[in-house]
Amino acid sequence: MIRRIPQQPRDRGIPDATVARLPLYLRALNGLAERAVATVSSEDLAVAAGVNSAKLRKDLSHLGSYGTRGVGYDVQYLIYQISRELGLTQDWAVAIVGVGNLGRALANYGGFVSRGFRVAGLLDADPEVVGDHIAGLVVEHSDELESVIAKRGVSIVVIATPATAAQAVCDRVIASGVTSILNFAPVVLTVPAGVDVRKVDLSIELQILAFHEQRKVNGGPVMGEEWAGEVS
Amino acid sequence: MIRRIPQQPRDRGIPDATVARLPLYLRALNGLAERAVATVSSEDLAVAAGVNSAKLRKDLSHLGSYGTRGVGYDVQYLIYQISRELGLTQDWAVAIVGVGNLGRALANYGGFVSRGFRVAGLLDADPEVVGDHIAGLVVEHSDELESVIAKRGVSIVVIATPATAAQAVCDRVIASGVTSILNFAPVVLTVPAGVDVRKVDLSIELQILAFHEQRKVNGGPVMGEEWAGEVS
DNA sequence: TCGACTTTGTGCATCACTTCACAAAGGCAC
DNA sequence: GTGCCTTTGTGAAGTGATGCACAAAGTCGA
Ligand SMILES: NC(=O)c1ccc[n+]([C@@H]2O[C@H](COP(=O)([O-])OP(=O)(O)OC[C@H]3O[C@@H](n4cnc5c(N)ncnc54)[C@H](O)[C@@H]3O)[C@@H](O)[C@H]2O)c1
Ligand SMILES: NC(=O)c1ccc[n+]([C@@H]2O[C@H](COP(=O)([O-])OP(=O)(O)OC[C@H]3O[C@@H](n4cnc5c(N)ncnc54)[C@H](O)[C@@H]3O)[C@@H](O)[C@H]2O)c1
Repeated sequence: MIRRIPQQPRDRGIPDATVARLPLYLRALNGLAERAVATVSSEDLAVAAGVNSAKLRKDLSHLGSYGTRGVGYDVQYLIYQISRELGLTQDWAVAIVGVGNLGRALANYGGFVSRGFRVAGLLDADPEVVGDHIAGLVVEHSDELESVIAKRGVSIVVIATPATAAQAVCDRVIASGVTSILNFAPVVLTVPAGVDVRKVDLSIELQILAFHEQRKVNGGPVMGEEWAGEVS
Repeated sequence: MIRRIPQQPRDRGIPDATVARLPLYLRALNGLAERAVATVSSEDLAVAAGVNSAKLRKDLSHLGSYGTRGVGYDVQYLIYQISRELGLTQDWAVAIVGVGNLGRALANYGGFVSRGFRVAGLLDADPEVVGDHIAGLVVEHSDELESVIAKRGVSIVVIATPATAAQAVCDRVIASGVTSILNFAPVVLTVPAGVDVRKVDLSIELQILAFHEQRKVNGGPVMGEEWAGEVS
């Protein structure tokens, strides 16, 4: 008989692909709740979220059996369950490092707060920027990074500095105990195991669009052009 | 003596997952090129791009056979091939609709131009905003959307309006013949077949981070009620 | 109470992507 | 040339996600 060593609390193993869609369902459900809809079928919710209904049902089945056959899902109850699963029933303190064009836009973004994310700190290296009042906060100097993270219980950090500064900021943030990072700088961050980094890269999205656009227009990459560079 | 000329990729079916990584490789290659590196092995390039080397080789093999066994890949040549495949050897006119916090940040973003994307129009519905000078452009009224798209050959549109306006803008844009849209509004856009929509949603990224963060802290959602930790 | 009807939850086949592992290709030293 | 060494390109196996199709579960009207 093989005895399995009881590891961590047995991961309920929600697939990453499912986790990535839960916020989408949540958004659709909130839309329904605003319109005072009490229950919704997987078919309708799937349409609202832009996915296949079988996929939606399988996704939800990973959380538990929260539907009623013949009826559908209770909107409020499902909102609660998904929120709980995503950890949105608690408050997350977020710090934004790099208060330039993008950092300011993020700081002013209302979609943050509405989901349990509280901007608890804005940090920048530029003395010109430090002291600015943005969205009710005062920009602090990035020298204070460690103390801001520690004092305000920051657990998620958004990096919006130039690419050149991103890895250094990342290292300091991790040294301060943060293990969740959202990176907007166009650079691959190197982090130790156990740290989650998600990246948002506008440039990559545009390039993917360009790839498909090119194929629509002329069926593929520009043909017939010879390589003009040196190949040795 | 027959000289083997690298073929044009005849396989029209480059996997989406591969396409999504090509910009990553391109960025890594540009970094190498700046440091005057002439050739690079799949192993080194994979590290720079943050992927597995076998995956990188398979990805590149979809474009053609551009490496040299025993040596690696010529950096400049590979930059050219990937650029061509992504359609970056041509110039793409981009319009940004919705010049608020985010739209301004995008308009000022240098990473646009450096990859063959030219901001050809800024549009907003707010008369207060129309006429502003941003990044060398004048904000035009969104009534001009159709004519701006037609006159300036816009083929990619970035939507940065509030969620409530996004679908309406989307519809008009598509009616004008645009088939590539990058959407920042937190809403599922409904589009006809043949139109590509990519979305960037900060809120979703944060929620995914929160999910994982929650599991690190206490092993799962708060109030772990159904603890059916069945051990076989 | 019962039967018709609706909708969930899921087994299963399939598809897409990843990773391994290695033969073949090519450079290079002599 | 010849043989050694490095690295590519790719079959094949592995892993995970997707979507179909349907039995089971539950509602609701009569
Ligand atoms: N603006 C966009 O639309 C956009 C889009 C995609 C990606 N990005 C990326 O996001 C990042 C920020 O873009 P941006 O347009 O806001 O640039 P920006 O130059 O306007 O702002 C960068 C800010 O970071 C600060 N900074 C520099 N080094 C720092 C450090 N070590 N610690 C703390 N702060 C530091 C600077 O003082 C500046 O205020 C860049 O990496 C950019 O490539 C921007
Ligand atoms: N700011 C962020 O960091 C951020 C992050 C993620 C997502 N978003 C989303 O991006 C969008 C824009 O965010 P923002 O912070 O810039 O909002 P914002 O309110 O600052 O800007 C929106 C702009 O769109 C304009 N607009 C409204 N209706 C329009 C129409 N029909 N046609 C053209 N323009 C119109 C408004 O006049 C305004 O200038 C929102 O949907 C928001 O949810 C923003």
